[in-house]
Amino acid sequence: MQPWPRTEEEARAVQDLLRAQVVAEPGPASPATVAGLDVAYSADDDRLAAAVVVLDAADLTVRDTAVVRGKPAFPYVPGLFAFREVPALLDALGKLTVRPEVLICDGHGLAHPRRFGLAAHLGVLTGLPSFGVGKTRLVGEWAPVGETRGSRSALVDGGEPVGAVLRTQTGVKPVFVSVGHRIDLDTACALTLRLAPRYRLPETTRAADRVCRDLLG
DNA sequence: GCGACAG
DNA sequence: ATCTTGTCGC
Repeated sequence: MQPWPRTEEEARAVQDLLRAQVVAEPGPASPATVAGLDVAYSADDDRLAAAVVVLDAADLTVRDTAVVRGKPAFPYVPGLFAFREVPALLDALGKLTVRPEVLICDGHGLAHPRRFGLAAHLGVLTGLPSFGVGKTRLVGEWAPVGETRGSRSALVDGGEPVGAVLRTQTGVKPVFVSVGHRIDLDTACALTLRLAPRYRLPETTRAADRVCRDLLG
């Protein structure tokens, strides 16, 4: 992605162009490796650190870690969030020696105004299966989610299902799971639950968050 | 015009 | 995202 958009209009045009490349398919139900991606920012919002941590999906042990420092590539604008972190995340992905089979992003995939959030964006650019696990909603409505771990409710926007509101821990606020590229929602939710045996967020996200956070502080 | 608004 | 103390609970 050489000509990085410089205006919101250009960014939206890029999304409208790339979203046509999203592939909907079953996806790996039992991947051997899964990657968590996250970015941390300095207080002044001038610098950032992006991290990718690859875990063994069987025992959640760390197989590889890559982290890079850089600057935000775009201002934060809801709906255009990916343009801010994608360059740094691609740099980090390029430093990996272990190829992850699935990318798990901190944000949304198709649960986006134009159905092309960060997870979908990274999936298309890398060609890897990807999905997003967000902490808060960007778009959509949903019916109350059951209180027990594993309960889920359809996330619907504009009359169409765009993701799931999934309870990863009983009695804890649910997360927002949405498909990005080359994977289906049920598989994404199953993987998310498998990766979150104890905490609200999947270990992939927690591991990446911790790594980029201390490379900054 | 008034909210909502991934990280 | 980040700025920030204490506090309630297991």
